Amino acid sequence: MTARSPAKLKPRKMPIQARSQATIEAIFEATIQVLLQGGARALTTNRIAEKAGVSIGTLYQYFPGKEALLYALVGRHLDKAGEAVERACRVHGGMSLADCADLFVDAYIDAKAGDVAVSRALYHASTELDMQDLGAAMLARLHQAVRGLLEHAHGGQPETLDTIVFSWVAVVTGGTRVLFEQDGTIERLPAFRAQLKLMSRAYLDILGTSDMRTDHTRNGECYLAKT
Amino acid sequence: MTARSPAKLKPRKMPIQARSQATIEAIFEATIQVLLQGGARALTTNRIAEKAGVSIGTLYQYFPGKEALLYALVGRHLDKAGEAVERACRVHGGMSLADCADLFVDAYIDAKAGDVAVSRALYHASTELDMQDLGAAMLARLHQAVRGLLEHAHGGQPETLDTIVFSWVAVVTGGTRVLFEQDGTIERLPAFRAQLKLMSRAYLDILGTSDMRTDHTRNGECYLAKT
Amino acid sequence: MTARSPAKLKPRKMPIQARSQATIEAIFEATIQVLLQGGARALTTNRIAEKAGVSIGTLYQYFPGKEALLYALVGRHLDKAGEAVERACRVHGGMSLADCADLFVDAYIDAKAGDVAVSRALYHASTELDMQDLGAAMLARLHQAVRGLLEHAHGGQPETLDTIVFSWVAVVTGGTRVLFEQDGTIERLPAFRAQLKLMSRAYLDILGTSDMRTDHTRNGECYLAKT
Amino acid sequence: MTARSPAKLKPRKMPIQARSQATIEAIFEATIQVLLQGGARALTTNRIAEKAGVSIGTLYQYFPGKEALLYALVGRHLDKAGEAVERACRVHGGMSLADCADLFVDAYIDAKAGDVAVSRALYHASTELDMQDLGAAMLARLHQAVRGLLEHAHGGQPETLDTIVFSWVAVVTGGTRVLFEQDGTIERLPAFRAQLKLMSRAYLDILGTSDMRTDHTRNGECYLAKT
DNA sequence: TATGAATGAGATTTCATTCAT
DNA sequence: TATGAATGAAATCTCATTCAT
Repeated sequence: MTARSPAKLKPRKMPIQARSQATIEAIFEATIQVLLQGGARALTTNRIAEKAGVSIGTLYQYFPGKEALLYALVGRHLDKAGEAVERACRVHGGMSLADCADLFVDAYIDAKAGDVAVSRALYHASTELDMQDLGAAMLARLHQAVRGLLEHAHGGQPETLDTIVFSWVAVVTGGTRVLFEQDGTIERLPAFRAQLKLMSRAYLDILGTSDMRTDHTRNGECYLAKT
Repeated sequence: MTARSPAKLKPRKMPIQARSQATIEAIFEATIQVLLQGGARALTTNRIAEKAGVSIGTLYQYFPGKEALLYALVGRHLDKAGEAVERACRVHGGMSLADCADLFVDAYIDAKAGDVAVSRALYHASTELDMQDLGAAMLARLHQAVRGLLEHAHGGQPETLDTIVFSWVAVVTGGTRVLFEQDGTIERLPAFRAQLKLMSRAYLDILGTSDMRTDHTRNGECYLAKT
Repeated sequence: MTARSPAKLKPRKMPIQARSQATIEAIFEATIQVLLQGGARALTTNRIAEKAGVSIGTLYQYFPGKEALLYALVGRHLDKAGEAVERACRVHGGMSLADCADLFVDAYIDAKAGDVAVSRALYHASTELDMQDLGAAMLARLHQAVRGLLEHAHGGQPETLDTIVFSWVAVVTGGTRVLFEQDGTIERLPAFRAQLKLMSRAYLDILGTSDMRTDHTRNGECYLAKT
Repeated sequence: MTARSPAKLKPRKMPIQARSQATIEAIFEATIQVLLQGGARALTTNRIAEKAGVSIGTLYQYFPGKEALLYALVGRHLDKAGEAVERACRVHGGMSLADCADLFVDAYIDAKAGDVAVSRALYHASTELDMQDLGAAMLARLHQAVRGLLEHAHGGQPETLDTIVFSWVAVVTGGTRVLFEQDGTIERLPAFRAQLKLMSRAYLDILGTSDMRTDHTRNGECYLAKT
């Protein structure tokens, strides 16, 4: 996690004894449980401590407040997802754009889908707080990873490439989020995943076949000749 | 507002008199102001009433509670956006798929971009409450509008079409949301808009050229031959 | 009260209805009662509210916190005492120094002795908080009053006079405080008052008979010829 | 330490080993540091232990509680000051009253002024707790010392002498305290010291020249003929 | 209808102290 | 003896909501 945490959000103490590690783990787990069962409204430090089987005081030994706890938890989850995507993106031999498309879409959705329920719960919790920076860090991370992925597959200008990567990442992450956030749409995930790949391939393809060296937009207006 | 509101969330009275209308308007406006200035944390009913220049008692004359107030406000905003998109989508003569793509992307982003700050503020506020149904209603509405848009432009199976529409809508709304939610990414909106159109056209195009009568996915697995 | 209060110490709301005044009065009264019965340790906002017969929420409508409440209460008491002393000191016709001595000592002790118990309670409570400025304001006020009292009775240099006034005020207020703070010494007050007058007269006298135009100290060392 | 300590306030064990002594010393020192840095509000046992470089458990090995720790620390400081004054007062050959006055004032202020900051810090800390008895003990001690000082210098009735001594001690200690407690008045200490001597001499002198065998007050009313 | 004083459940957080290791 | 993780009672403070005027 590269984002710098304001003082209020930094964990309080580095556990020395092994017991501490278990306690922190229990608190994290309990937080997720509470979130899953009662939603963001039910997420109180007392409930977390109770569910974790520790006293409220113990919770505050490790985190200066609820926000810090959530910050750490969300950060950890995002880190995991970010790492997974990065790992996947590093294995880029001579891949076609279509393969790149599939690779990123699969890597991202798999990272999120690992535990759909937890992802959903954390999505909701994180908007409660000011976790802009975590989201921004994640976005930046994905951007780098995807940039590395595409750099080898085409030869566009850096600036253009950035716009493409940014847009693609936004679309993949944002689109996936819609599915996770709505009740009852998660069953559409397989179909959505396929369509997302299709869309990504089509997008990258069209960028690749046309001259990538030229920007397809002028003043933010698209002028690519319609097929 | 198409979403059914639970009893607790319905406005308390149908204001007919102009004075009432003005009061409600003031309350809505104040809510947005408070949200913009202090964020979701500062959004208290007392503060809203104060900023609106009415007493807390008056506020409760018009809304049974805080949630109802927010529900109504967010609903109104979504309604406006939904209507705008619907209106745009109704004007579909013999449009090409590419034109459809541009049409929807522009309609949606324009609807949101009308007041970026307010949209952002309400995004945040809405996650505080349980407004799943508002989001779902919006999604359904957009789905219908986009479905109507595409039905004329191609002749696929209804089921396949639904998947396409769902995915496209998710990607456009979700992707746009990423821009709105992050600090400092809104300046990328013009470029993003162009890329989103490009992507949408490419997506719809590839679906149109291949046989839309067959589903490109089987068991959620994409099998479209890679170009 | 001339001292500027930091934001955290300012009362929260100016009561509009008459009911409010009564509530505030009740809270002040309850604060004193709790202080008298349980000491500074027992002084909690909940206890105060309970004793005042109002809810804890009501207390916080008027004061942003315990400190602010105490600040206001102590300020009010000091104000009363300060005013009493000022009033007394204004009546200075052609008084002798001895009369001046008696006047100030009596005025100050009378102001404090009005309600010994309350004074003691507030002395203790005020050290809990950071009320330096209230004490400083009181001291400054007394200084002015006493300065006015003595200016007419002698003709020393302003600077010398300030030192004298400062020392005398310190001795009278500090000495009195010792009596009030200790358990079981309050019965000595009459005798102490007499001695304090004696001492004050002797002090002012000796300053008056010697040349007030010269400073009796040099480098902080006293060089007044011993009688 | 002459004051009797309630069971709860007695140090837990008599440390004989040098290591223990060092630990206790470190705890005392840390307490003062914390007090100086963060004030009474920041004075927590955990912080003290941390600053002292020992574990919280160790702190509780040596003191049964926070109060006991402070009690011991304040007691030690008062003891030092008391001893210093006593020592000074014992050296009374055939001293004049004026010399006595100077002696006590200097002895007391010097004892306090040794470390102004520490004195101030402990002043504040001591009001947090119930340390009436320490203050009373100190007062009694000073009373004895000053009584011994004055007994040789005049031949008044014991009862009258007690009143004089009590008043003088109150005035010297209380007056000095005013300077120490207020921010920014400590620079006036040299001038104040001189004035306090002046006042003390004048006071003792006037008592000495008039018939000390008679009480100058009757029913608490002063009737000493004004010079 | 409008007002705003009052409510109080409940959330956050602290910190003196204990006790298993 | 030393350690430090754990405790939990208790304090502070908020804010949605009610209701007498």
